[in-house]
Amino acid sequence: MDRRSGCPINLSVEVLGDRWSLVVLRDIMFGNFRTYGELHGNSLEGIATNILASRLKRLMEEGLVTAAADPNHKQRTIYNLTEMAIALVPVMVQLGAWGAQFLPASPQLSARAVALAQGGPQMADDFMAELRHLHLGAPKPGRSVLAELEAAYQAAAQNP
Amino acid sequence: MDRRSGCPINLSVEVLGDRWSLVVLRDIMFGNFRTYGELHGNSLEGIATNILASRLKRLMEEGLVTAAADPNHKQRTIYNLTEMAIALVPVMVQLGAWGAQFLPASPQLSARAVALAQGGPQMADDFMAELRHLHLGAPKPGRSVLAELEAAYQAAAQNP
DNA sequence: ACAAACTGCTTGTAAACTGCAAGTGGAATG
DNA sequence: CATTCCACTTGCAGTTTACAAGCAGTTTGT
Repeated sequence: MDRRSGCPINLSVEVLGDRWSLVVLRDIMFGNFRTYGELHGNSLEGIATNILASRLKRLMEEGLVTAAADPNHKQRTIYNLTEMAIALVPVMVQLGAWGAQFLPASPQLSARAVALAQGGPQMADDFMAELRHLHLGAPKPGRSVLAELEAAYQAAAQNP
Repeated sequence: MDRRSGCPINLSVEVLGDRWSLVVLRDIMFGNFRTYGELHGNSLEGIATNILASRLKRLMEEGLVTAAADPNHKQRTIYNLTEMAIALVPVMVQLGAWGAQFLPASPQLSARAVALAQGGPQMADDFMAELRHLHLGAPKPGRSVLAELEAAYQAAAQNP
């Protein structure tokens, strides 16, 4: 695990800079997909099974994701985000806002990104608190940003 | 140029998600390296010549960079950032802050990232205005964030 | 005028990564 | 007790990356 340089941006690129890592994290974060099957079955981009497996393994090695056993289903593994991954929320917000503004993003799929960008730092903080509840067992916060984002997406899907 | 999906985060990953694109943009942005030779000669990570050439070509195709002739040197090409690339400053700020916090970044090289994160949105805006001056011919702003970042780096290099 | 160095690449080759289809072995379901 | 579910693994072809070397036009030094 020797790195090319100690520059923070380079290190971030070394961890996240490939065609799938951020997409998988996005699905866990915003889609709340927590198992291999959910991630594969709901993948908008059609991730291949071997890529998903290798990416989950690498994300665990890098400390972004942990695996937990499902008490109701011995075969199923539940993937949880770590604090390190939850701290990527601001990166996701900026990346989503940039893509929505400069790339040919679909209006419906942009609704979440736009809502999150307009919500400002407060909304990002509240979302991180919600993720800490869902993934790290922290107390349930009053606000559900996930529900708000889903509502924004549904509203955009209604009005074309 | 058919995309995997219309999700803004996915589109951003398709454009920026590889091992070098963001690193090259970082060097143009924060190092103010403007030619092939400067980018190759000052590369902290030792980018290979063919990779640099192919990345610059791709960044031009994606609309992040434009090439201009150097009036003093017929052979030399000066690369300029577009507004689309300058709009990546907030992404860079968040990515740098994340890397500095969670990855084994060198304190000296983190100084710029930390200073930029602490400067908040105002500092990012001022930096974008400076980049518009350097790359797009906009009027020169009063504040030089580039100089402030260099000072922060020098200060960190002095006090180990 | 002419050689040396500079500038921005291209080419060759090997290794690594990606994408697709198929298969595997155990667990739950009916 | 056969079928489906689940989380992968394997094989293989194609693409991308890494490293080293080379190359043609430009500028610099004497």
